[in-house]
Amino acid sequence: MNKNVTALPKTPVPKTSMPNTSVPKTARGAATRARIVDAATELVRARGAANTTIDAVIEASKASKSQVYHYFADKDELVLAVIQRQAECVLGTHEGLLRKLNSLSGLRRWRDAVVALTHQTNCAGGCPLGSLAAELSETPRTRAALAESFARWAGHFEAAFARMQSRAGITSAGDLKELSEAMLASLQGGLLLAQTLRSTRPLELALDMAIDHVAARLGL
Amino acid sequence: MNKNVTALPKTPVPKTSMPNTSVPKTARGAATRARIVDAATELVRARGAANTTIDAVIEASKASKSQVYHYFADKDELVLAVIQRQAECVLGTHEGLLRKLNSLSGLRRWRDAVVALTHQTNCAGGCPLGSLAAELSETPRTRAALAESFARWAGHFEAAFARMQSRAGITSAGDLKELSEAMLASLQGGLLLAQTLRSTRPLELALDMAIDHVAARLGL
DNA sequence: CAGAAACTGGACTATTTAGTCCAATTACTT
DNA sequence: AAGTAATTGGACTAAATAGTCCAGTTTCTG
Repeated sequence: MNKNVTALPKTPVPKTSMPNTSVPKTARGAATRARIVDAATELVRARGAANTTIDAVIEASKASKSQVYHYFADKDELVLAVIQRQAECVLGTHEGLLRKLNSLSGLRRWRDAVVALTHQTNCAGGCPLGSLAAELSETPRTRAALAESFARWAGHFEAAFARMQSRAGITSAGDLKELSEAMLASLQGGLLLAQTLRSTRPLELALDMAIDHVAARLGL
Repeated sequence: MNKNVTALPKTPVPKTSMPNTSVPKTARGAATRARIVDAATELVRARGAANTTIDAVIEASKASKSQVYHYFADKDELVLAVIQRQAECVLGTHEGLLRKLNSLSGLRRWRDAVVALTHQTNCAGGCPLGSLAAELSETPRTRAALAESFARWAGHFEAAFARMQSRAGITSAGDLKELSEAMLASLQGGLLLAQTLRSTRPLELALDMAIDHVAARLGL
């Protein structure tokens, strides 16, 4: 996609200066753009980015081709918007679950919620962000967006661990950032295995292991 | 792919009875088939299954279209062969590393080897099997093949843990199968984060956590 | 209200892609 | 060596796909 090999471009302006992409300037335009991104996000979640065609997005969003290319320079830009949309959604959910968390039992309730959510979908789909990461981590721009999302996700864990720590009156145990990365890795690995093995067990085992690890490092 | 909607098929024989796929019957044919699978495996590893075209496989393997369709009914069958080939490769490597492992320090050396291997490739690509799992776990046949591969991988861990246990003279501690699934989840999650964040740190943290967990459960 | 700007519909193009087909070649069997 | 089976080359097709283009419509702004 986007293979423009034409010689002698009129003006070799850097990509950032004059994108042929429009930011919506009216409420109607914003709604159209949102409809497109929402439809694309759902399709990408179900079939992956490479297997999602612009035509399918058009059909699902009831938009027209010119609308898609009015708001997005090319498919890559749409995919980037999908990543951001999906990150918003996943991080929103987890931030909601983690926001008030300040104890080991709260962490265990979070674990139960994640397992229940996974069970509800028969372990299908895995983590929407994790799947995107596996597919799009070799492309610089998408990789960067996903890396930032994972970092923010880890930040939510870190904040929760800090609350657990201060509530228990502990000054400083292990490195909280390291703990949060290990937790996120367990979650991602557990979800991937759950998806492939169609069982929540690996997810449960991975999360329980990570929780034990957090408890030990935090001295709880 | 493979959307045959023609009415009135000559004989509605079940797929398993008369595949239009040939098993190579000569050494030359076997070599051709192997060349095709090898080339396809490399391309799929680098770009994913959906982004690998038959034409690219043909070019890389120096085969012709009729050769590909002589040995594989369609692209899906080729992808299935790629999964098996990749599983062979990954499991072969890890079985080699795990075969004689019978101590905690051996497990730590395995960890160091995995981290070093990941570092060597700048964390690019992630786990070849994990990436395939993320992409192909929603398709029954490919999911089954990947699930079986993961199960065998976990089996190698389990066997190593059993050797560690018996060598230390411990009768029975935790469920070794559970330990091996947690270890595999840590490995997969760690590799995914390493790939996206372009750092071996999450991998190191996830594996160290899992090793501590194994040591604790095995009473070592 | 009038002109400008934003937005929309959808036909059209150029490529790419999976898959078919058959004639030609090479290997195996007796 | 002849005949049969396996293998190979590559042209061809039909469908899918990303992206272009422009004329028409709606919304905004002075």
